[in-house]
Amino acid sequence: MEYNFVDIEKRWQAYWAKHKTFEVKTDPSKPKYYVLDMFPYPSGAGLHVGHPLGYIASDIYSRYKRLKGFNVLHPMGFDAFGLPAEQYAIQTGQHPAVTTEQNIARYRDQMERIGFSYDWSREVRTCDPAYYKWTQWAFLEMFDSFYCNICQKAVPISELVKRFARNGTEGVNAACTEELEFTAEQWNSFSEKEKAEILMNYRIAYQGETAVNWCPMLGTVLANDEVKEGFSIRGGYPVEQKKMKQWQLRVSAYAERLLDNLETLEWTDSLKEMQRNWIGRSQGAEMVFKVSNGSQMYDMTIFTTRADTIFGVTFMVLAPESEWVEKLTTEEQREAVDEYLAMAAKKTERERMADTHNVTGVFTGSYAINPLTEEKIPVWISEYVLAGYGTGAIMAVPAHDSRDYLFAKHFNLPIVPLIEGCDISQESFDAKEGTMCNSGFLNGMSVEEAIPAAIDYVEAQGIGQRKINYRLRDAIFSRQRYWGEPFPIYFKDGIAVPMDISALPLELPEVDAFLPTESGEPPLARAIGWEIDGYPIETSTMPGFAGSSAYYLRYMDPNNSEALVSREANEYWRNVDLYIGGTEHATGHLIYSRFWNKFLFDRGYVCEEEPFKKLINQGMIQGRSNFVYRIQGSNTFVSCGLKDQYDTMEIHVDVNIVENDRLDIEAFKSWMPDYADAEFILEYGEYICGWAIEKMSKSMFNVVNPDMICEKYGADTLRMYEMFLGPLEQSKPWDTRGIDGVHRFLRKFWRLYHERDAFAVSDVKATPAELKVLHKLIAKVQSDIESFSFNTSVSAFMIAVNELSDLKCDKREILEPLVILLSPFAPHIAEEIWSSLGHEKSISTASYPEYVEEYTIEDSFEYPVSFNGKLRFKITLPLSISPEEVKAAVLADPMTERYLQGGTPKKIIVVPSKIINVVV
RNA sequence: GCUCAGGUGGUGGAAUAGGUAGACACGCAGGACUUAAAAUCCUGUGGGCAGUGAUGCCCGUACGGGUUCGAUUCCCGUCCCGAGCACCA
Repeated sequence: MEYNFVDIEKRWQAYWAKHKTFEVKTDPSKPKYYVLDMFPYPSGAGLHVGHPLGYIASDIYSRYKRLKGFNVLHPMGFDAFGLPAEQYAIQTGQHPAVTTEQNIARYRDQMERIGFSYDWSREVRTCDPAYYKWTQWAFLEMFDSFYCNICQKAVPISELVKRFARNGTEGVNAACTEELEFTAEQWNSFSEKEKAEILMNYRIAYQGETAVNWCPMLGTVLANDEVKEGFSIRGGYPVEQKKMKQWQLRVSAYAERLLDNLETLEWTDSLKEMQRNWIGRSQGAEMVFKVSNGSQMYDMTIFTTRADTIFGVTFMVLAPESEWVEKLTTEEQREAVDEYLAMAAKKTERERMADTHNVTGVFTGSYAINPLTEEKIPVWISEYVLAGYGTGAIMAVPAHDSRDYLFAKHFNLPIVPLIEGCDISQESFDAKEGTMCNSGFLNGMSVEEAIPAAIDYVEAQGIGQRKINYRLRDAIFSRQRYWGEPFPIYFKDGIAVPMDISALPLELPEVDAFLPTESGEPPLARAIGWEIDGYPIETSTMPGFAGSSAYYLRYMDPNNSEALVSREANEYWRNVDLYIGGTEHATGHLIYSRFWNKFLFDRGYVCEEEPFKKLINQGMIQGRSNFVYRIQGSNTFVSCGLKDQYDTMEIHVDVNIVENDRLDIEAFKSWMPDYADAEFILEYGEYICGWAIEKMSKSMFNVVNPDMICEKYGADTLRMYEMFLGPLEQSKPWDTRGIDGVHRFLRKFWRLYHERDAFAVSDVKATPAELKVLHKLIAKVQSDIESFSFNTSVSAFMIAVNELSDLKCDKREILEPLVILLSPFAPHIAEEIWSSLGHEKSISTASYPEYVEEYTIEDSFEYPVSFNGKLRFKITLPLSISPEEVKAAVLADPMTERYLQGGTPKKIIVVPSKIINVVV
């Protein structure tokens, strides 16, 4: 009986679907385990072999955990809102819901062919109103909350209103956009609109004016993680800075917790490091400088991490967007400043970054007083100071900050060195080391001592205080697009009013086109009747990360119409034990999701503060491209080995018409009309193609489709080969050539259970040699799976099956546990054999075989004996023998006598079960 | 510039609380079976030197040092590739 994988795989996939084999329920009698994949955005191109890598790994782990007796939640869904479907809709007029639906169907079909053990009854789609109802609900909850810095959590805003009515801002310490101060009396006399504006300053989901990344080509704003080097990640269009009123989430309020709780997570160090950098904690002090424009005095606050360098402050610098610019520009300097600001505003983010070496700036005309030296120092404006970080103003210490140094050199400002013996003739001395000088009471201290001493002094003088600053900014939450969640907010006399929660979901309306309106309003402004009680509804929609921030919770209780997740389901499944996905979400989804979850935790809706306990980043699978070489100006192609003899052009060729780098010439001719009458210069009668490792993409003709692999080799082969390719977390190229080895292994495995045409196993007792093979494998595979080293366990299976073949093993006692071991990797063939072995139920209900150590213990060991580090001979000794006895045995061996030539060894080193080293 | 990860045969990769480097697989070469092909099986396969031969010796884990009886593994320096961040005061 041949290994007919096509038939076997189809049959078992149908069986799992029919018997709902992988549906799970909350079951307090069993321990739970939650394995989650990052759900995909269903693009029009379908899956290529790189996509399922992580899904295969998580599936192996899920199936393994089931065999180990866990109640495993392993769901899948679709991140279905997003730009590509909308861009396609703009071009074709096709509704994004339609294309999204088609793409999902294709994805689902492709995934089912690989035999994943998902509980499809729990599938979620972010674009489904029944799902996005809860995205909108969470937004309203955030709108209805503020972050209390004293209790370090989100609290209903009604609490804040009570405080204001009783004591005003007295004693309130809350995360806010702008520090406000008013009395209870004032609060009570404010109008409704004034109160609404004040509360907006505190809400966790709030609307506020801010500099945003505006992408004119996409017609929308983007979050920081959606922009790279001044271009949009989706589409690669230029992005510029623009001040706009936008919905935002006060993620910055959670900076400290997001940072501190990283310690509790089992994520890779590099991923944690990325999040740490993104959050960007820096410890320093805020200091107040007196500034004057000649007619009026102000207190200006700046942030610094180098309070110790205050005696070297020779000027101040403001960001061009700083509100101080207006106050401090004098009449004489007005024109120069306006010119500079206009120039700065015109630049895109990209240009600003490219201009790093060009020092630009302008003098405001105002002066500040250095609070320690009492010196009068000029206040400048420059692009190198960022409005969004710290206070948008800095004290410049040119001797010890390279940017200040360049600025001072360019504009001829004084530079005062503060470290003994430092050389600042060519560049600044930025290192935090050395002994202070020119610094009054700090003289003689090391920098390390001087920093806290300076801050202590400043605090004592009442001109500053310790402060921790974060780089993490609030998330811009509006997109001027159609295909996203609508905001459940309408505007009544200019006041943002939340919709009633019972009225959710607010469904996406139909529009006549998916483009912005003539006046530049988002597409939703086209919708007729987009209003509540005659008041207009918000027209922007939520960004992609909205729907993916809490999806893991919805899987726990996907059909609940009363709550995002019931308390019962949440307390059983709690959070994700193992999350597998790409590293590209390090500073986007994985930050937002943590923030979103912490918010829900604070408000008591979920029982765990962190959503993803353990996280593994699978590597990318790259493509292996093939090339042909056309002789310039002809239609003749020369084989790779001979290409240097001609003037050739390298052309990508479809990898599907190349096998083992040999071109299928007939297929090539019919591949494209241009090549129909191509001529070839062959080597050894064949056309050999060149190759390179590149990203897998259509334009390089190196895309390998998993469906094709399933057809030709089977899903089990695909699954095992993807694991065999190399370590899960590493990027590696796909090369279809190697797949034969895995396929051969599965056929060999099949033959272990079949003799001639029939299934055949014997009930004879297993021999010690056979038991040893099995139990070594149990130990190896188990420890490999636990450490996600799937590639080495595939090798271990190959070795074991080879050994059992050599032993002609046909014993049920060995073969039954063996098929259980293999089932997480190759579930279809395992089910088939399992049922042939006479089992009624799916192999997923079996128990993982117990490892028995006694079967694998060796009774003797072959020690290599080396003299002065050189290996000379081997000596076989029993295992249970003391080091002294080993030494005696070595000395007694005639070979030792030969090497020592009558002398005595200086020492003999015995490393248990490793090697014996004799030093002569 | 800063941070992180990595560099092992023709290829993908094994092996690190320091202990026989190259498991396993691909590819390649040769062989068996076959009318032939496919499939299957067997043998060889890091480099160099010596020998008719079994075999023996030397060199080898990016490069240069160090620690050690012994280093792919630990330490210092250099080079290269990848990823992330980047005027963050």
